[in-house]
Amino acid sequence: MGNQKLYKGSLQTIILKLLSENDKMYGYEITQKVKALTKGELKITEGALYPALHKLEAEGLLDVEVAKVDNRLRKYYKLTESGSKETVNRLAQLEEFIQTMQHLLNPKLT
Amino acid sequence: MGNQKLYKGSLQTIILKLLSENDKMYGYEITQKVKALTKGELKITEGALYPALHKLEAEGLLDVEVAKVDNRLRKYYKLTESGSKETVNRLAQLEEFIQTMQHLLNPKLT
DNA sequence: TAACATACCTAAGATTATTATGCATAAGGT
DNA sequence: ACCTTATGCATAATAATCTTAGGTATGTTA
Repeated sequence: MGNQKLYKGSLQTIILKLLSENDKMYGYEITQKVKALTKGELKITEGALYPALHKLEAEGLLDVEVAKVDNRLRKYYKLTESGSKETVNRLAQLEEFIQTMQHLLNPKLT
Repeated sequence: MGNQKLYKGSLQTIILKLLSENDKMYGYEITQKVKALTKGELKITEGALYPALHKLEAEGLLDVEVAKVDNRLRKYYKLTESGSKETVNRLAQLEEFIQTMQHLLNPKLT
């Protein structure tokens, strides 16, 4: 923790990446998945997540499908075709960014 | 290059890192150094840089020293003692963040 | 003399997150 | 019965951080 602010800008990419691996997911599931995958390092807040999902949907990168499970509402999101393409771009950019940062932190390597 | 928005939140750490290696630097020099080190990948805008420097100074992490070179003003910044300590923390957080992101992107490795 | 490089700065706007709420159902403990 | 925790959605006010677009000024180069 303490590095929470560093991931500013990468939330959308994280969402897209997860959806590229899981076909469909709902919001709450995404928060839990990220927490599990990062062993609690990264906690996505709902105030960030839901607006992000809505934005991705508005941009046509995600489709929504509402379901009712155990009498509780769930909104399943999945990648659209253009969402899949964009995911490739975003992931490439993120990898490139990480490379760039490592280059800055450790100029010797690389 | 498209990933410009990803580095949101890491500018201060980049500045601190550079100053930990160069004793003292001035603003313009920092922008050029980052551009060179990242081969043009990362371009720090002045609108982001100067406020960041002022903030780090206000937090007591940097000291300023004004100089005149070729009849032009230069403000040299250097790490204070607490700045050096904080640099260690920030760098550790950034490395941890990068690790976390790579873990998300590539769960197999690690 | 015009353009570009050097060198500083700030203000308006955009983006993206945190924090604090709110609503609602289910499950588990006391 | 009651309270807390978990599940599941959402938004609004605030904060942090950046981009864009300006401004000032000197030195160098075509």
